[in-house]
Parts: sequence; structure tokens; C-alpha cells
Amino acid sequence: MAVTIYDIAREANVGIGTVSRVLNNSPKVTSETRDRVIKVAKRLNYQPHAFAQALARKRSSTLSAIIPFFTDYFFIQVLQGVQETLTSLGYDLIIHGTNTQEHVEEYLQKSLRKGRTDGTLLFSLELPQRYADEFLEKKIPLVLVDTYHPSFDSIRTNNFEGTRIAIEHLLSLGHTNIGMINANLQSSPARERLQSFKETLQKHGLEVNEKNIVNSRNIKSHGFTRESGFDCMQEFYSRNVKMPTAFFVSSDVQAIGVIGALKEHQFHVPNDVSIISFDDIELADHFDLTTMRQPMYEMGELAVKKILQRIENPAAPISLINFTPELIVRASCGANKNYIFSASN
Amino acid sequence: MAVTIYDIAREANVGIGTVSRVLNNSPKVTSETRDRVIKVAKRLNYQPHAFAQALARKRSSTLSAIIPFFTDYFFIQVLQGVQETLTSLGYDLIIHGTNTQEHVEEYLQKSLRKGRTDGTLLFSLELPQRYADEFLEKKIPLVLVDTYHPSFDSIRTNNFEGTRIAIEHLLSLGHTNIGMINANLQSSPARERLQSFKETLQKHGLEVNEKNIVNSRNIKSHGFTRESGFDCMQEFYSRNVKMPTAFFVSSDVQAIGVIGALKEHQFHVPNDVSIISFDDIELADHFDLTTMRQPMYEMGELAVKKILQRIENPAAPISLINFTPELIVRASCGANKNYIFSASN
DNA sequence: CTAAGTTGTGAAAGCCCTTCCACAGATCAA
DNA sequence: TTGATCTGTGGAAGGGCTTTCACAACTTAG
Repeated sequence: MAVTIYDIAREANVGIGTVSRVLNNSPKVTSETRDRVIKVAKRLNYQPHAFAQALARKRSSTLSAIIPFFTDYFFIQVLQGVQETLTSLGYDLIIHGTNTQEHVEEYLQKSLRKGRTDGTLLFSLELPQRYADEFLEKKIPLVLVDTYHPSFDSIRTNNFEGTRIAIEHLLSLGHTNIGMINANLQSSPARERLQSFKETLQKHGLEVNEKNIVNSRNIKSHGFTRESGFDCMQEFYSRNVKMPTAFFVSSDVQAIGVIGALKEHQFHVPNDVSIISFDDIELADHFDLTTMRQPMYEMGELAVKKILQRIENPAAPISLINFTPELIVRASCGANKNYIFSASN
Repeated sequence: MAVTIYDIAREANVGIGTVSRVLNNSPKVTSETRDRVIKVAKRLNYQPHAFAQALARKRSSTLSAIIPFFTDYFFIQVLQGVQETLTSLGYDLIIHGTNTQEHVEEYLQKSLRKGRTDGTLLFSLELPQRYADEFLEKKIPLVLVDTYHPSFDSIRTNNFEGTRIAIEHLLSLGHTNIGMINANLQSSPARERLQSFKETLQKHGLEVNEKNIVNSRNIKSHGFTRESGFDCMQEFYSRNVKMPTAFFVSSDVQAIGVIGALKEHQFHVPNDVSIISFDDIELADHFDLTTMRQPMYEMGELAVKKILQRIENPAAPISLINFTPELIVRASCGANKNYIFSASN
């Protein structure tokens, strides 16, 4: 059917071994033979058979990525970084994405099939110990993104620093009564951001008022959703405590919900309440949110580099990389007041 | 290293052929032998080697998807439909996504490598004839989504119907001076929506005023972006013609830009100008846009079914499927006026 | 001028499956 | 009973590649 190295060997009057050597740039071929083989290969429009190569090389040049919240912009961005880097290196990427948490274990199981892929990228999911054990036992490279396990390389955001910077930005604008709308504490970023929120306030001599903190109880996307933000703000309002002058919200999407709920109670952003959030997804620009930018594309890029290093050198020490988010100032804390929030209507 | 059928055969005292037959549910095995083999396979935690299977079966159980505008929500949604359907059927999906158009041909080339995948899904890109020829010649199944070529199955949105419904919705609300902000005419959905816009107006006895129509000249994402919407609205404004009472905008993201630009000129939505757009991405809900919903997930699902059918039966007649968009009424045409647009600030 | 490397090459082995073919043993018809 | 048919099974072939091994044809050292 398709052209094989046997065809080339026959036409070029060489053995299949030589053909293979030429195609793999082995040095042990005279340039004369090399030219002849290459010419024939071109003429026959030869394409190597990926599976046969994978079988013989015991390497598939394919990675898999498991993403729990497939449609979240954050993951899509990271994924793009992953995908483009991988492609440029001649690797393929198999995607296992879902919005229903249940499938994730099934995908982990799939990734554990020796041979199918050279390694796996796991996003934002706490890795159950029994899977960790299996990955280690089968020596399948695994890199974690936005999550953590002591036995594997991980790429994370420095939520402590990021939150500290956000809060100190609010403090620098003169706010002293600051609330927090958080995602579900099941998620470790949510836990870390909460902890840093409290620590930063204390560090600056402010009291932590638990009544000013709402943690989402939503399950979907760990509460990193607009509805979650809306609901949390409603819950806060129903507590009947004094409205803070600023809120730290654990993600941009939630901030949209928070702003909506505030509006229902006649509080306007940023005139009455300032909002700072986290991520800097596209939406943040659309809504002119001040936020802590996570370098999503770069995280994806780095995740790829890490896993390829790990494949190269399985014995290398485990690395833990932290990206520090960057403050992006827009309108939601009162800078350039003349956009979406203050203008008009 | 890993467990193979030879190990199972030895332990179970059978031949490798029998093991293979058991694992592939061939009927020609006594249930006694079958049980024995299965038990051993379980005990050894056997996992078939995907590449060896692919090589022997001459089928890879893998498809590839080429997406030109990777971070667009529309594609992500479709992709999710693709991916979940595929996974449930035991197929893997290799993603070739990019936001830079140039890579697309490279990806097409990759997909043409016989053996690597069983078929390819191409999104939103006009297929160059020379690639079409090569797919046909090599008999590699190809299904088009949101684009068209006479030689391949395609899944599309009925832009004519969708636009007609949108315009007639505006007409039913009493608008007679309607403008259109369109994407780049390079994109065939943009062309079709424009055509239907004109035809629908004429059908209802209204004159088509070219001055009320702006086509984007943006290249990025074929002008289906917020900036494009903003720029087009600015251009419209600079024409100094009478402001229509309603605009049909060719996508939700563009509508956000249009609303922003209108606001700069003190026109408010929906009080001064009504907006209806296309897609119903998440953003449409956030911004409370009235829009024509495209069933993105379902389109992905169907694309998968189509390509599997095509693999099954390469000689089947070419099919062209059209989804008709559904009108989703929100605030941007004046219904429930009391949300984002009219409330406050 | 031998003995001991080099160098480039062809071909076999191996990667792990599926599938085909051959065959032993059982079953059936006459 | 004997030949024909069927059933379950073992094992070889084959899929397309990489890599090892052996060897012929040259070099080089002593």
C-alpha cells in the first residue's frame, strides 16, 4: 500500500538498514549512498509509519494531557502553550479533557498504559496516591500543572505572593476594610489564596474579620465560576455586615458574578466597592478588571520542557516551579474610572 | 519489561493466538479457556500495547483535529463535544491547534501521514484544493466543521436561516433601520450572514443601505474578535450616517466591542440601540446578549459520528449537515431591560 | 607482509500485536 | 467403520521500523 523502506531499499539498490540509517541521520553512511537514498525517498514521497517507528523505538513521541475543566479559559491558554511547544518539537498531544470530574480517573488509567504515550501532564487535580504509586512504579513521566505532589515535577502559580501583591495594592489605595470572595476550599489555590489573604492583612496590622470572607460551596470547576461569585456575594450581603470598600476575588470569572450581585444591591464598581481578582483571562480585559495575571501560555510551555527533561533524565531531582503573578491595573479598583463601570447607562 | 501476550500465554498454558482471541472477544474459544486467560491477564495487570495493535490492525483508533483559532470559545466548545464523544468510543484525539494561520498547512501535512490517525477533522478553514486531492488520493477520511468542500462530509451552521431569524426578530420588535457589523469576508460564514441579511431585508420590503454595513478588515480570527467589533463600530460612526435603531453583529465577541464603541459615543444598549449577535458563547450570558445560539457541543459530537461512519464506509455518499441556530432572547434587544445595560452606574 | 583495526553495508532479530493456516480431536452421516 | 465436516487451538507470518551483528573491503601498525 504505502511506501516503505523496503521499496526505497530496492529502488536505491541498498539494504533496508542503510535506508533507515539515512533517514535517521546516522553518520555511518557515505554521502554518496545518502544522496541516492534521499533522492529515491523524495521521489516515492515516502512517509515513515509512526506506529512502526514507535514500536521499534519504544518511544511514541506523543504526550497526553488531562484537563478537568476543559472549557475554562485558563486551561485553554495553558493548553495552547503546551500544544504549540510540543508541535514545534515534533511531538503529538493527546487531549483528555472533561468537565465532569468523574472521568478524570478513567483518563489517568488510560495514561498509565505503557507505550501509548511518553508522558502525561495533569492539570489542577489532586493526584490520588494510588495513581501516584502506579506512575512511579511504571516509571511513566508525569508533570503536574496547577497542582502538587511531592513525587513529581510541578508548575504552579505562587498564590501566596500573588495574593500578597493584590492585597498590598488595595492597601496602597487606602483600603482598610477588605473582604474576600473565594472559590471552593477543596481547591488548593483557593486554600493558599485564603491563607495569604489573612497573613497579609495581619502583617499590616489589620484584623482578619471572618465575616468578610465567603468561601464558595460550589462543586463545578471548584467554584471558579460566575454563578459561584454571584452566590457568594449574595450570601455575604445576607450576613448584614458592613460593606467593605474592596474585595479580593479568587478569579476573574467570579469577579463578574460578584459585580453583578453588588449591582443588584446598588453597589457600583469601582465607585462604591473596588474589586481585584486573579488570572487575567480575556474576560478581565472585556470587563476592565484589575487582576493578578498568571502567565498561562508560559506555564504550558514550561510544563512541556519539564516533561521532556524528565523523559530524558528520569533520575533528575524533582523540581517545583513557581510563577509569580503580575499586577495588571485596570478600572475595577478606581484607576481610569472612565470605562465600563463608571461611564454612563 | 511490560507484560505481553506471550507472558499470558505461558502462564495460562495456551498459545498466543488464543490469548489474542480471548482479548478480542473472538467467539471461537471455549469459555473454560477464556476464563483461564482472563484470570491470568488480570493477575498480571496486562495492558495491550497500543502501537503494536495499531500496526497489526492497520487502524490506530486515533483521530486528529486541526483548529485554526485555538482559543476561541466557539471552537473549544465544539472540541469538547468531539473529545468526549471520541473518548467514550475508545478513540484518542490528537489536537493540532494554533492561532497563527501559517501552521495550519503544516498540520494538514501531518494528518496526511498514512497510519498515524484514522481520520482528520478540519475546522473553519477553507481546504486548499491540493490538500483535498491528497486526502482523496490517499483515502484518508476527512470531515469539515464550519467550512465546506464538495468532496467531503461537512457539518455547518445554517447561516442563512440563523440570520433570517435574527433579522426577523428585530423586525418583529419594530426596527426598520437595521445595520450590520460583520466579520472579515474571507470567512464564508461572514459572507453567508451578509447575504442573508440583505435578502431578509429585501424580502420584507426594506431597502438595503450599504452605508449601514461594515465588514471587518481584521485578519486575526477572521475578524471575529472584540477589537474588530470596536473598530468596525468606530468606522461606522465616522461615516456620519444616521444611527440605526438596531445592529446585527456577526458574533458575540464582536458585539462586546460594538457595545463599547457605542458607549463612547453615548449610545446605550439596549435603550438607544438594540444588538443581536451570533454564537451564544459564555460571554453572551455574561453580557446579557440576545443572540443566535449555535449548538457547538452537538456539532462536535456529530462530527465524530460522521467521521466514524466515513471510516466504516468510505464509499458512502458525501453528506452535508446544517444546524439551524436558535434564538436566545436576553437584554440586548430590550427584553428584561433591568440588567447590565440599563441598570445603574 | 601479516595481524589488527576501521568503515560501510546487508540482513536478521526484535518490538507486540492480529490473523491466517494447519492440524488434532471430536462429531456426524452413511 | 470410514470419510467428511466442524471446532478449538498453536504457531507462523506479517505489519514497518530500529538496531545489532557479521562480514567484505580497506587501512594502518608492527
